[in-house]
Amino acid sequence: MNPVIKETVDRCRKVGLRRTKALEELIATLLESGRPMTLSELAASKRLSEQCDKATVFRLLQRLAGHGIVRRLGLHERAAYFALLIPGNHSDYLICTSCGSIEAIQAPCPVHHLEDEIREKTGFRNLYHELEFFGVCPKCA
Amino acid sequence: MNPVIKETVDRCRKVGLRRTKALEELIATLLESGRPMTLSELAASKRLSEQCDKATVFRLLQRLAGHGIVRRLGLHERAAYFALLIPGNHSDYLICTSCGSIEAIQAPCPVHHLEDEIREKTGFRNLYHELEFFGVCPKCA
DNA sequence: GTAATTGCAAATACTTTGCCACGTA
DNA sequence: TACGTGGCAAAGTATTTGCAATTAC
Repeated sequence: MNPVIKETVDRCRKVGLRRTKALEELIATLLESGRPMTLSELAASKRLSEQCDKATVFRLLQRLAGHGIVRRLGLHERAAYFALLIPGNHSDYLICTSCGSIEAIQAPCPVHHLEDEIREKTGFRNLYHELEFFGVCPKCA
Repeated sequence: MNPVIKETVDRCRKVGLRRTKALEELIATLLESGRPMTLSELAASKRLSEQCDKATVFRLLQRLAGHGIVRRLGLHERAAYFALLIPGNHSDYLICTSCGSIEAIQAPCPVHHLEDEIREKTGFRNLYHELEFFGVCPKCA
């Protein structure tokens, strides 16, 4: 099994979640997709549709988000997106406003410095950021 | 009347929209608030609640977004947010995850360079970005 | 006069919860 | 055994649309 899946499940165990089949499949699905997914996408995915109800996926995502293991993103669609948070890993996204494709950007994120500045100047705690680029991809143009 | 309102209404006229009372009030409301607002907030605002139906506000926002005069933002809430786009003006936002306050950041945005790079490397058209910082504000901490 | 715009109400879409059965620790 | 989890179905909230009446141009 993918070691990142194992690590992530272990993190779940540490915060008190139980190791269930649905939990493992959810994490594996999010990790394999490599991009944020909606609740509906997740619930309809091969691994999860045979495994459990949409409400279960919803509650799992909710718990995981509460423990900082996934993050909920608003990517302009009506539905919320969820992405796995992997320690030491930060992704920004490039989204096509025409076909809706979502791609993670690996380029070094230029925002950290401003983030530190904001932390100092405003006194905000637990600061993090979300950065998305929107445009029309070559295929759609 | 605020000259920015006038300019914005003029832009609307240029793209073929009719000058209605609701249009002016919507633009004035968004401008005065200085921050993105949800459809519900807008429809319930003083100027608009007496002026028109929520569906009208919705359709106005939709048209304005289609013409690049407002932008729809996903700020983690269940409801979508809408912000006025003023040429030559770009805002990023600082959002408290506890009380939900939203504040525009005026600091020079460090992302433009990366944006240019992405434009060149990927061939995306009409590229723009959205940057938000989330954290817990001093009041809530 | 004509086409865009509006109000009202109804239909959708996505999310969230209640309740009881079930499985993990 | 005990309490977190899961399924199913119902409720909640936000968005979107149909259609006839109205209004800007």
